[in-house]
Amino acid sequence: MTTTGLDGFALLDETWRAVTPEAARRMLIAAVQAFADKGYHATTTRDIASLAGMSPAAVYIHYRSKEELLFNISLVGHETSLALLSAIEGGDAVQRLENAVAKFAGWHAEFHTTARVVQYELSALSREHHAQVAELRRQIERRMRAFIADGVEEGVFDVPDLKGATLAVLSLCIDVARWYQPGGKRTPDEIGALYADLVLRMVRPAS
Amino acid sequence: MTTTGLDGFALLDETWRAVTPEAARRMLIAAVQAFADKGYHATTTRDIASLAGMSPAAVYIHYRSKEELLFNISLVGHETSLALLSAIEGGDAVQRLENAVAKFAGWHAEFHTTARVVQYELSALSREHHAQVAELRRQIERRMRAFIADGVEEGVFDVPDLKGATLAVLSLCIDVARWYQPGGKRTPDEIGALYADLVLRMVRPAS
DNA sequence: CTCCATACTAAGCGGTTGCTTAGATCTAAG
DNA sequence: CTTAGATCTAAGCAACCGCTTAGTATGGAG
Repeated sequence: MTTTGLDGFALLDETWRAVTPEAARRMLIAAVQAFADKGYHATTTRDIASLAGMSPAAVYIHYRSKEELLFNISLVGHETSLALLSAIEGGDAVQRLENAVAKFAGWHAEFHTTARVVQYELSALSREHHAQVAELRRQIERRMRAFIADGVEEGVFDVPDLKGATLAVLSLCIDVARWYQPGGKRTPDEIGALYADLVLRMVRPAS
Repeated sequence: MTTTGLDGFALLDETWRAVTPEAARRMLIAAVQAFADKGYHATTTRDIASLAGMSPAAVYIHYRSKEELLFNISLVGHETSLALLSAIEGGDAVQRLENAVAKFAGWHAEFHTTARVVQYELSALSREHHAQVAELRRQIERRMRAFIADGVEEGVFDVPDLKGATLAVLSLCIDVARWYQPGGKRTPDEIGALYADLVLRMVRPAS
């Protein structure tokens, strides 16, 4: 999961590899960095353009508006984190939940730049774009709830309030994007492991 | 804790009761609502003034700048939530942690409008103001860590990573401000109770 | 009554915003 | 070489930003 030895830009480039042409990708990466750093509304199209090394007008060659840049980031970001959960299979319910929390929390640390935009700029999206992203968020919630429900059915988890526990687990992982700092003491993998342990403690039976 | 039967404005009014004169308080409350709703940078001083029922220039009678409005909100918000934790005493370590999580999470639900500004607009503060608020945040972290450490010393909690657990508990409570909606299924008190239960499960010994 | 501090508004200033236009430059096909 | 299409820049537009200025209303002290 963790791609050590790569700087922030290389990590972002990894996420947005599929975006072409290259200038459009550079623009997206610049937008992610700027939005994550100062917030969507505090970022100007001139900020983005100059970060991408181009003129302000070049933004509008590849994107209809500043909001469309945000939508692209939000969409790909949600799809990526959903794919992470969807890829988890095999093992028992304990291993699957452990895996899910470790990957999901780890992603919010390693790709905290993207994750911050994804999680904290939802309200800046247009009505239609927001609805599209909201559907992805419901799918993410459904996946995580299923991982917990599986263990309850198997009798290895004790969870009095399934929806409440799902909410708390997702919330815990998502909030990593808020406080995580690359220079900190914990690596994304360590955060994933810590959180997986804490969540398993939360759902384990009493004795 | 929960003050049922009061609308959003009355709740805000309760928090900012000490601010005088009345026009300055109305301005602060308008700012909290606008900042929470659209974010600091997307809110204009004209928005705030018109929400308070006054002219744009009236803002500057009572506050030096838009940032000073934010600082006032952030400072009082942090002081309020710190006071919540500081007021907890008596009982055993289990009860104190249960109480602390219930109150702290509950506050982030009930006063989610204020809490959102407090938690998500830190980067909009000036250097000096940010430093002042950061000190309060360190005190909050210290308080919560002490509640957990007490139980470890008494032998009623099993926590392999004290700092990691503290981080997770605070993070869990704080993130309530992001997802909480007044019309939702759970009341602030119910969220507090749910979260207190989940946290106690997280720190209980394996037995 | 006068005097004066306080609280407010109408108008607007300089600067910045998202975005557009007109035109330059490049590449590749005919 | 010519042409067409795509990609970029320089310049700038209308709207809006945080904040200021000049002036008005109010109410209490002397």
